Amino acid sequence: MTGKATGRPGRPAASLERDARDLLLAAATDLFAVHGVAATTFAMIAKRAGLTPAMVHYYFIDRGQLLDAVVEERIAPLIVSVWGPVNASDAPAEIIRGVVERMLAGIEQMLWIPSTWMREVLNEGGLLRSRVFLHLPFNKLKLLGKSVAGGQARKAINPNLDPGLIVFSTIGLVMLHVATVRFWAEIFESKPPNIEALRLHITGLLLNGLQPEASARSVQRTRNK
Amino acid sequence: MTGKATGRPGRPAASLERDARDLLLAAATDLFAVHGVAATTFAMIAKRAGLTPAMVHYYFIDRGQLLDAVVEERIAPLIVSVWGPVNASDAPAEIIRGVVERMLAGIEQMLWIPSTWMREVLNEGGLLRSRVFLHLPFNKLKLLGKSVAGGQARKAINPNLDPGLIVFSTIGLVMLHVATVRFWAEIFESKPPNIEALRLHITGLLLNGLQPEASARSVQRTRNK
Amino acid sequence: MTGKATGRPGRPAASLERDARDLLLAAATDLFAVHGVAATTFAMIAKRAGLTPAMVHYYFIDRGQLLDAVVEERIAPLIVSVWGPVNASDAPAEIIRGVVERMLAGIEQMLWIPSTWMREVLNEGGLLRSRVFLHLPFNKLKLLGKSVAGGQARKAINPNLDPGLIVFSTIGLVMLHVATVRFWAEIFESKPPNIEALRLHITGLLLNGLQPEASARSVQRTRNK
Amino acid sequence: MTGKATGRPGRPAASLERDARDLLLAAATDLFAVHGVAATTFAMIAKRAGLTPAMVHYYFIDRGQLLDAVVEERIAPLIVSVWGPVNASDAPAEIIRGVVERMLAGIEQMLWIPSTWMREVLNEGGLLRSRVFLHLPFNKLKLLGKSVAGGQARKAINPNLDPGLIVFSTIGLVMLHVATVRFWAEIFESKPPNIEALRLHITGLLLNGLQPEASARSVQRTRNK
DNA sequence: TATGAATGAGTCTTCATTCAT
DNA sequence: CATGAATGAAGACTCATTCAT
Repeated sequence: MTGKATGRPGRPAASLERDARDLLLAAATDLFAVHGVAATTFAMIAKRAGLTPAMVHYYFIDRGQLLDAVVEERIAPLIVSVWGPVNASDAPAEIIRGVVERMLAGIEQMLWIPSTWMREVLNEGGLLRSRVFLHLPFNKLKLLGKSVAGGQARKAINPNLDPGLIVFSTIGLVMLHVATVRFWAEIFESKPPNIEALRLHITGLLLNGLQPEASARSVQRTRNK
Repeated sequence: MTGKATGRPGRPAASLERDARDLLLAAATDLFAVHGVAATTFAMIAKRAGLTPAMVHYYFIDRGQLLDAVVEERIAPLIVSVWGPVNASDAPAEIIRGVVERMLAGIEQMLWIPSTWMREVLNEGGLLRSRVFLHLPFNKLKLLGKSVAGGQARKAINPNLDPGLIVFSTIGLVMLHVATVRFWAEIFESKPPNIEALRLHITGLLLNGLQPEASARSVQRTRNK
Repeated sequence: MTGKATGRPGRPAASLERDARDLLLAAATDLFAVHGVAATTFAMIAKRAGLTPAMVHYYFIDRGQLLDAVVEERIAPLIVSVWGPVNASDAPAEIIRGVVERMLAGIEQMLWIPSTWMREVLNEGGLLRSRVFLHLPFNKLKLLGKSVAGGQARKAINPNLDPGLIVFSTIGLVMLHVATVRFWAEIFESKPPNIEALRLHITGLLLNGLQPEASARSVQRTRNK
Repeated sequence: MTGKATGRPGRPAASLERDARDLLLAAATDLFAVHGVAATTFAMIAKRAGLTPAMVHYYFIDRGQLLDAVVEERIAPLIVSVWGPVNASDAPAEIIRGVVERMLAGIEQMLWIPSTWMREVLNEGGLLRSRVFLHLPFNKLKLLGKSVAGGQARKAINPNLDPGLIVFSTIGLVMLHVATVRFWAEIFESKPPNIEALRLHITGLLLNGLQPEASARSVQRTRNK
């Protein structure tokens, strides 16, 4: 009832403690997004959190366990929230719409995720790759592939698409666009699109590409938030 | 005649020297792709090239100038080759098809590029970002945006798309998929799609999304290589 | 009446407290024997005792006072028990036999002592040296020297021996052999000699060296324990 | 002919280099003797050698390899010089006299050895133990044991002695007495015995113990140096 | 009585960089 | 042209110690 929340075993959830630990975790993830994991030092994390480098060690022991905490306490829950609602009977377009929408909703709270995902998960040698791998819901990911393949068999879906790659295209486009909105603004010298605009663009692209027809109907859907 | 004259002043372009320099540059880019720029030390580069760390210094003076060389001698030429052929009068689909095709052709020779692009160019704090920025052909990039906007105005193109974002979607999808083919194989436990399959998938997605019709025609095009 | 009154002022000798304190002291001495004083951290001591590092502080304040406690409560009593019974009128052989026997009896209860003695008392820079020095019964030690010198004057004792060094030879041989019995077993791949065998060997060596005669009689003596 | 001596593989024996490396090695061994291996920091070694801590790393990479160098370049050669001349046909007394004499001769040049031997070789948990173990000439060590056992069978040697322990007694007494001569001086407030006096004492003790007879003859032998 | 939080000083180690050769 | 030697600055991590509770 007191809301023990995260439940790190072995440590009481005293409120003072949570503050410092969460502060450090937030500082770490923010810095990971900007500089990458390898280039983020304990000193940088501590400084940003207004604490000492030794505190980072105190709460996370070493870099490996800090990364474990980031993945388990921040990234894994997002993955669950995004892929949990996907069902075997869902149509491909439905899955894609849902995944994109939930990813954007989750990422909106953790803007450091897209950079980090691209840098440390997708890349070979990414320092979170193997850790995130353990939390990937392979069955759900394959569900999307199977769903697309089924559509292709019924001639209802673009046969040029590779069903397996669709998962990467979907997740990747979201991460990519969120990570680069500010870059976008630099290039086009205007203010970046908001989350809703991104959602329309990404979903529009995945469902219809450049094609003008039907697409409007299939994507324009009121968000029932 | 094209004059690859990067012009390091004061250094003769003796063939022996080029060998060592190229060796080092290749070692550096390979390592950047795996570990990222920040985590790649001079010692690692030297070791991979079979030379000494001091040699890296000898040829590139410092890390900044090494990165300059990577961008100017490797990345910038690719950008030119990809965007050079794009004309103001080209249709959006044509631009996209061409860009994707030329990117894949170029990247095939430099497989280290996608990782590095995602890590060090797209991300805030990416160590090549500002350097690559200087070589981006903004006019050409905007051409695609304008072309898409024009199509939308004629109701010939999906109105949900953001014309500015299309550039990022296009480049990004190529980089993303090339960078993650091996990851793909891990997840789906099969051998990764080849370049041509990637081209079909990416172009198919950008031009038609999931839509089955017309797409086949518009994408299936014999590569006149 | 024996008054083990080490007298830590201000602290009641409650039984619960003693338990924790003794536990910590035992953990410390065991670790000192294996790793040496310098390499034994408070954390190691606490862990071995099943307590927290802060407890070590609580009971001993700092490393110096921990070492004081080890010497005063563990080593000094042993010294007293070993050298107390030595009298000015005793013959050299008698002194040696008694010292060896009592040392072995005492050490048998505190197997950590020989290692620690060799490491931290005999060596320059040993962290217990100056503390133990304060508890050495110099008069008694010199008694043995004088006794030997007397024997030499009467041509009753090997003139090559240095009367002063005999003390070191005696104590040292005991510490040395107890400390290395396990090493012995490693080298000769058999089970190590027991305490009684050590006693015979050490006493035999000190009293007769390799010489076969008389030695048997002089050493073989029933232990009247 | 130029005397390449130590022959560290992979490094040329330039004279400047030897100086720094040897300086560091000497500083390290001296400090090991006083503070023990665990308590000797790179900073201490560097300071004593008048160099920087990074230089220690430069020449020895890490602590482990520094210890390897100490054992292989300093301790192992001593072991060879001490035990090399021992033959299967030698009488026990002859072996002991030779070993003691050669040990003292070798140690005289490297006064840091006895402390370090007692601390880091004989003690369980000693940081050189396993490294030195690899260089122990087990056959030669056993030769002494066998030789003593043979003498005992012929009733020519004190039956109370354990043939295996004799090796430890011999090596140990030398190390012990050299390591503690200064302690001796503190206690007896006189100047410590010289090497020759130590030789006489140790050999005398091992061969005859306290016994006055025959011993004189057997030990008094002119050193044919 | 007991302990978790917190930290400054210090450890080993790495690295980019300089320099003499 | 090439490199081994050398180093200052910084990295992760450890630890004894303090303190509030």
